[in-house]
Amino acid sequence: MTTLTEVARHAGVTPATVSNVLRNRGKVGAATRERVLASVEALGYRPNLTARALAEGRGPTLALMVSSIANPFYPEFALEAERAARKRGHFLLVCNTDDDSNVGSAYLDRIAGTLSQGVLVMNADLHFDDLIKTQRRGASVVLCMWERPDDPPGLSCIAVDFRQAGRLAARHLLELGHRRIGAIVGSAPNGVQAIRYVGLVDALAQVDASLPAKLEQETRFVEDDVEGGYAAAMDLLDASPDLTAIFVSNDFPALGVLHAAADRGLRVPEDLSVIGITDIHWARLSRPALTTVAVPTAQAAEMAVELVLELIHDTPKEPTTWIAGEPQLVVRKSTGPAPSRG
Amino acid sequence: MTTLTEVARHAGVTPATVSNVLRNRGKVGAATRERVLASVEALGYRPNLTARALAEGRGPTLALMVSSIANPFYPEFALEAERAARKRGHFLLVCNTDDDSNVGSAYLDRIAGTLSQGVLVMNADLHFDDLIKTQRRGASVVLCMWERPDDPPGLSCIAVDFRQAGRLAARHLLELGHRRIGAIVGSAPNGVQAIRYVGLVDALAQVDASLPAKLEQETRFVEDDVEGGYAAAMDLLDASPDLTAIFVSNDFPALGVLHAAADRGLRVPEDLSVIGITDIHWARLSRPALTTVAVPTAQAAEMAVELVLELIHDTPKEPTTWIAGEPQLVVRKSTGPAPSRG
DNA sequence: CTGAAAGCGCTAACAC
DNA sequence: GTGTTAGCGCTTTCAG
Repeated sequence: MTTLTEVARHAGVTPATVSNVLRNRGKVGAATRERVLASVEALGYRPNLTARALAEGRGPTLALMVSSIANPFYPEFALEAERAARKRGHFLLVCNTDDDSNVGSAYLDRIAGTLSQGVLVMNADLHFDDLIKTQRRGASVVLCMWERPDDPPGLSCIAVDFRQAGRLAARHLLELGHRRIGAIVGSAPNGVQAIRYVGLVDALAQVDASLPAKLEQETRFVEDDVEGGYAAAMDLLDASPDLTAIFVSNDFPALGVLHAAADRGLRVPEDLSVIGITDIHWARLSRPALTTVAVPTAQAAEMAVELVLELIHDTPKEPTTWIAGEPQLVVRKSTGPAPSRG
Repeated sequence: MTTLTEVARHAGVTPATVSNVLRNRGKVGAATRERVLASVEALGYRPNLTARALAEGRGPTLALMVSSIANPFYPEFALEAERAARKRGHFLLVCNTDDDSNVGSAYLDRIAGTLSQGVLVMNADLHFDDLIKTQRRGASVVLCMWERPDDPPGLSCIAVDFRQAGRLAARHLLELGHRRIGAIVGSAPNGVQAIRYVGLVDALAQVDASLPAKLEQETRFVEDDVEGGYAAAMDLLDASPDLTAIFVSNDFPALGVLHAAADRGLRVPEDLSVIGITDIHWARLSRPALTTVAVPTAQAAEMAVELVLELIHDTPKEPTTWIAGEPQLVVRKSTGPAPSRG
């Protein structure tokens, strides 16, 4: 491996000058500059990023903490995050916590502050304490998809207004004439996705103050996956066969609801409308294609990278919250007018 | 940040001793050992991985090159690769090439040999030359899913017998009585997935020597995604409405075929059987659930990590090929007996 | 068994 | 403008 020093020797200058040429730092004479560049070329020199990181006190990698990169929403985010990082000369380390906070903890313990100066947090199964501790070690951390812009956490974050997403989904259903609406939420009643449900309640109350109370019987809090949505829909449809629409707080369980409807012989959207939130790639590929509320994933990823880099540059005393763009309704084929009941 | 030296001072020993304790190197007296550990604990010391990497001459990160981590097969592989790496004290850098060989090239140029001593290659849009060059720079590279165990490339790789996968898929169709079989291949005729098609031809020829010739008219080479499969199926079904089964070289396009069948009013599997290869997570979630030939993804990922680590340890003159386990038929709901035509 | 010393490859003051 | 000099934090001979 060729080193900076070798290039310097080859060009007849000192390492410092080569470094200056490469970083466009300091002022270097055009002549020496050319000479150095020629040597770099001739020797096929490439800077050693590890050495540079050590000297600069911070490396070029960002850590992305997810519960499992195979969880289908994360790759879409990771792709954008990696691109954003790359555009800024950084690299992305993918850290699966395997839904185990100990693994997450250990990860932070090992890499934060040395290998990665910046940590992007996507999943919830990390203890807040660990993140705070991580910050004290000198790393910057940003929560990538905080669901409540109005209620910032104690950490820097990119916030997306999921309450509004819930409202948009609900209004769409309401405008189609649905009043018998069930809800499936992909988290615990006090979990992350609960705020989307609050959005639903908002919209319902606006139309008819009595609706939210009824809704409670027709809500299920479940695992945030296809199977969870399937089971909840079956259950809901058993309990309330007259539902004409199901609001689902996330696209995966919504896909499960589509399956449940099919297995029950219910036509979507003629007999039952289904709406999700997020607009994952697969939403457009389901049968029928899923109507959903798109969330600005790519933008959030880019903002997260930008914010964490800024925080690394200089860490403010107070956590920073950046708010990503508004959710957008995406009408596809899984929602339609409420059937008129004989 | 606490450093090794600080720990040493605190414990009243030299940095070397602390290092020895931490790495379980050399022999350290039980007493000093205790003292050092106590100091590590007291100061909350964590080794600086960057410094260690520089001193050791190789870092703890492995690079995973993919065209796009959002391409749904990769995350499943990446998850396993990350786990395997983590188990061995390493970290995984995800590098998207964005289907652009220049991006891939630049990636290798920047990180290989310094940030990452090991490179796992999943995608094909990297020039072989670049990989060879990468090796000369001191990095180890392994191709993660080479499709032809019998025909090793010029690089170390994990091979999976995709020809056999093709055979298994074909035999399943044949055993169900299908003779009018169409094929959809998710790559160019001379592309990566072509060998799966060869497996199909093998099996067909074994049953009836005249079958392969007919098959040629009923084969489409397309983009390796849902849309590609959809369009090809539509085309195929137009050209040969009497097909009773479609062999698809990959699960994504197979999912598209399912959609095409639905849009044509064809019942699967009553009217048309569909089989894929790979067994991605979504295969079990389609309607009907996709019959497919499972490929040992997790095993290949683990082997790839192990091999690359071994190659880093000491690089043999000749490339190494490790062969992963056999593909396995997974029968679900998209295949059934060939309909008897009136 | 423990200490001293050199060095990994690069950057960043500060001189010249 | 360019060279000199110290490190960054750790590992690793080699002495003692």
